[in-house]
Amino acid sequence: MTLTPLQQEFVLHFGEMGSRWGINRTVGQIYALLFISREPLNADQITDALGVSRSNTSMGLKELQSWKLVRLKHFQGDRRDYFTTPEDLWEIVRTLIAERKKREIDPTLTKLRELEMQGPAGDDYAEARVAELRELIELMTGFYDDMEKLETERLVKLMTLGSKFAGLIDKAGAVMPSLKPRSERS
Amino acid sequence: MTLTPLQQEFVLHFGEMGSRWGINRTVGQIYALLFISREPLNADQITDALGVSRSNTSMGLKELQSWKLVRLKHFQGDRRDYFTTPEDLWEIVRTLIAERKKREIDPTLTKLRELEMQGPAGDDYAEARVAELRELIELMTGFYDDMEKLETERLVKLMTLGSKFAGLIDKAGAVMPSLKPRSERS
DNA sequence: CATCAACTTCAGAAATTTCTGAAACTTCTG
DNA sequence: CAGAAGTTTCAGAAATTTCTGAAGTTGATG
Repeated sequence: MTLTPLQQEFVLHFGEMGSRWGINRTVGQIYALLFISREPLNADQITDALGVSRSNTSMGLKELQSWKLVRLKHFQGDRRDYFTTPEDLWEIVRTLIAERKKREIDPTLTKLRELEMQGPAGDDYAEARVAELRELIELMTGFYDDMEKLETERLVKLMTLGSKFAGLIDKAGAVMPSLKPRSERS
Repeated sequence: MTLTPLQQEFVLHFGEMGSRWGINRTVGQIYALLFISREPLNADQITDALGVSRSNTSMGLKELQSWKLVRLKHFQGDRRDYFTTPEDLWEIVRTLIAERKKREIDPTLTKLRELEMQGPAGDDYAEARVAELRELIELMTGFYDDMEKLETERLVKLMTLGSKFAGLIDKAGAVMPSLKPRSERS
């Protein structure tokens, strides 16, 4: 299996970006390859197209499955596993955000709550900052949970409108007091 | 300089999370330490508090400066550099998102546009996916640019309201056609 | 202008992550 | 149930990243 120049370049780019995205090169390449392939691919095809070892492909696919970023498919009379990415990009974005939240944010939120539980620690400033950070994360993840629930169509509309609805915001709801900018606090 | 148990645990957690956030342990620890310290700290204080080498601290601070996550401060009659994080958490969030966008998204957007420039590559599906991905990223970064412009107070209001304003969305503006879910296309 | 304090750079050591080939496991087939 | 096909696991090799101590740079001071 030979890749077209477009495919080749796309795959290599995702490989290079991998480290910035918190995945390794092979994982990035596998994902990129599946993303631009119309048909599902099996592990041998991937191994061949990327020029990596079969075991590396296996581990990469395992990692992508743990991220829920690839989908398993089977064909009649063929017992090999075939892999694809979802057609719908929005589904991919949702998965990506959910998984990143789970890995990059949730553990910290848990830790911050733990630290607050431990009670007064003789350092007012540190305690206040921990609380402030926890509140911020809670506000943001709460907002994310709300957005998550919107159907894609509304989400796209919202994004297309951008800040045009900013005027509407002022018309309803109260501000969470502790998160106002310091300068505006009473 | 000895850390309180709260400070210690907070710092170690940020160190551990560092790798998931795309920074190294020391950088995570330095940031955490500055974050919960009321007063600015100099490199020697940081070195001492974290138990790392002076040169490691220097490189970590340099990295944090490249992220624009720390602020330099000087005191009368003391020529050492002191560092702090901004008081305002929202400012930190904005910086973080802007820098992550710059490092994790912009290079890919550039690459996708390049690939499209290169013209027909004899693989319709791959080309379509590249275009679709570019459109999605443009929509999302465009939305981000809009949100970026909102004052913090409105942003907080928006987040607090969550999806409550979803009903308002439908009342204005057209949907960007190519980004509707596949199932809804004409 | 020699010295000192503060900071940075850098080559190599240490640690960590990624990748490979071989072996092991699992499931299907005749 | 023996063998084949497909996949996973894993110990160690290779590559990469992080960290350190020593040397280097900068600029202020007496």
